[in-house]
Amino acid sequence: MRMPQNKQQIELKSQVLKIFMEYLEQNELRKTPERFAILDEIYTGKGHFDVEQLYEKMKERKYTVSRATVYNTLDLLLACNLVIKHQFGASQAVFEKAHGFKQHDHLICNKCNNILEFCDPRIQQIQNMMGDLLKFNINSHSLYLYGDPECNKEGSCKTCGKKVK
Amino acid sequence: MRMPQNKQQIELKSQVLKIFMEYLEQNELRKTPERFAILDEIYTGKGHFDVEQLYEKMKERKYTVSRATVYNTLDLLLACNLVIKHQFGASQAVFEKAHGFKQHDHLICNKCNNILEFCDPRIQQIQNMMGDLLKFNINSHSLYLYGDPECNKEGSCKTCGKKVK
DNA sequence: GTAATTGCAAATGTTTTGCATACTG
DNA sequence: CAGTATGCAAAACATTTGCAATTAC
Repeated sequence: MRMPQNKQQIELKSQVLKIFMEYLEQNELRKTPERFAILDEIYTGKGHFDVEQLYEKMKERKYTVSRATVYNTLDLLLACNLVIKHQFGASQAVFEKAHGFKQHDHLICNKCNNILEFCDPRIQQIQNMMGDLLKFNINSHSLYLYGDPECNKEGSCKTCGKKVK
Repeated sequence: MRMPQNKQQIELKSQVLKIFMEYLEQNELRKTPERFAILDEIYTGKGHFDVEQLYEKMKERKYTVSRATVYNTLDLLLACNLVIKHQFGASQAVFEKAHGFKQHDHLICNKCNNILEFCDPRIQQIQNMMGDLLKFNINSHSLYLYGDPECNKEGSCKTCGKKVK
């Protein structure tokens, strides 16, 4: 069951498609249906996802792809900045779409691993200053805040609804 | 070949030993020689290390420990805040000692994976503000900057000395 | 003595790789 | 058609787990 697409989503998808096409052409890579199906699936969904979730979603589509192709395509999309890769915990990587959304960082709930997003211009300032100071051209950063949600008196978590000890 | 220990290092080691002892006692855990040997090795070395490096260093000591014990002990040292765990890239975790050193964040060289440290009070401010705003008690953060070293005209990297394309 | 800890090896889970087949350009 | 991309399975890798032997308390 596919969600009906609104104008904005169609517009966004055509933009990212163009970017991906240009990237593939410039690098003399093939325009395979699997690659486009994966890109479309990513920009159809919302929020963060891991490789397994993406693989499962692809199964529900006409193009069932192998895990290897998912990894391969994600590498390409990383290279042309259409997705961002996160390594929140130890285990598997988490991805999110990167085009058409403003830069943001993440707060991860210690209780339920829920991910909240926030923006703060000071991070850019720190990045610029440290680049100057340490003589580096900083081209990316990752900032994760970890914490426990403030709880109401009944002892359940406001954010994730789970009981907190 | 063990480095001669100076006063400060002896002082630091006795502090962390005390903290670890107390932690073990309070949690009714055993004081095994392996655990103390690992703690000592960590606070003898400097900089960042991964599990494999620590495992190899232990081999050179009187206590050759199994990898399982290294992982187990690192978990304990994490729990009592004597080491910090980093997940810079995708693969294996990187650790560093945490007691007696001021809070800092990390800049990772894209060319050679060398790690530089820096401090900036604004990170604490961001942490406090976002905690308030999103109703979370933030208890930790990780900020990693990634970048390429500015290079001299000969094309070698100032920081890591490696040739840069 | 008894339960926790160790070491080893096997298991796990994620990501990568090799190779035969399929398909893009 | 030539060579790249795919799919599958096996390999690689860090980390975790199960279990018998050992050891702290």
